[in-house]
Amino acid sequence: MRKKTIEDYVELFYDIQKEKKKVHTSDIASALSINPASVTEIFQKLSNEGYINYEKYSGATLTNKGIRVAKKTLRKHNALKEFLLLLGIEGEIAERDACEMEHILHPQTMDMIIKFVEVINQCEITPFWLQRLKKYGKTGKLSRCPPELIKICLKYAKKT
Amino acid sequence: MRKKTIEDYVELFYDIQKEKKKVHTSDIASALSINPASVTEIFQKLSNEGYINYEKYSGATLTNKGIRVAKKTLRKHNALKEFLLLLGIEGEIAERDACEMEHILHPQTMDMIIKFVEVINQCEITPFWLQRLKKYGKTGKLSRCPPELIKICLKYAKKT
DNA sequence: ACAAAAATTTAGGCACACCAAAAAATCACA
DNA sequence: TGTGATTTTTTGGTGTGCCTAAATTTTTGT
Repeated sequence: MRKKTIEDYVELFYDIQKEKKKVHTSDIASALSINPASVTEIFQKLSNEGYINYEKYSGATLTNKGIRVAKKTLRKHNALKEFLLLLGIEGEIAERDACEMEHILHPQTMDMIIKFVEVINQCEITPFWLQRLKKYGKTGKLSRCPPELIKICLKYAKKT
Repeated sequence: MRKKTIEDYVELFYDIQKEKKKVHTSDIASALSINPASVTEIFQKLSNEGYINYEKYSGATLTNKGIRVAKKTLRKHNALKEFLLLLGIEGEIAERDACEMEHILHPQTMDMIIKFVEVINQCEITPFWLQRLKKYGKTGKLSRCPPELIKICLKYAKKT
């Protein structure tokens, strides 16, 4: 398993804090299936770096800095998941891959993927290439692009 | 920096082997800017796990298993880079992110991205959404989808 | 062919992320 | 309210990936 990043922890904190005022080591330990002793160390690190307020034995809460990072990460996560779902990836897998991708992508790439989702969603219909992709994914057969569509695209391409 | 995977090393091996019969610790050390002593340890591990043939002081070559993994990784890498370039990501960044993504994506996601690139490339013109995405990326302004295009997409959607 | 230079490996050490077991603090209920 | 159960932290230990310095092997130039 990949090493967990600060973003991972802070995101999880944010999620747990929605239901509970304070986050306890046991919450994280059970969520990640790791030893509570390890979580204590993580709490100490997150606290040192200013992401959480932590006092021994009494649980922890996100600082403003922590909340900021959590929200930013969540935005990335959601955009990536939406993107993957758009491509026709299964829910569980989209969730998993979004989680992996959110930590590694360059901001410019991230930005472009967000814009990509916006462009596709702003359209009231499923773009034709997406229809073709879905069919290709299911059947393994890749249909041709209809000439009338090509004509229109060419027309708009010239305009630009 | 992220921990290097076996795929990373094997891919690099493959690249170096194109020009040199044998790969030496110094090749990897300079390529990755790490200490030659560390590379010796990596060679031992790769050898133990059957990815390279290695004899002390005389360099190493990929085994068939190693070559298989390298080729598979390279295929993923190229597809991902092509995908990112398609979205309008800059070359250097596309290269970097492809390198990161190739190790983490679920096979189903990888497969869908390869198909995505195929669908877009098979078309002799730039799909309209991609034209819009490029413009959106540059100007920050998101144009609307022209009605005549919507009509055609709807028509083909019904056919399916 | 041999000594100096270069490349490679070994040895020993550090930092880190995890663990299990023991100690300490907190909680829960009789 | 006190004591046993539970949670949390401390302590000490492991494996890994990297490092530097020293030892060893190979290469190179005369």
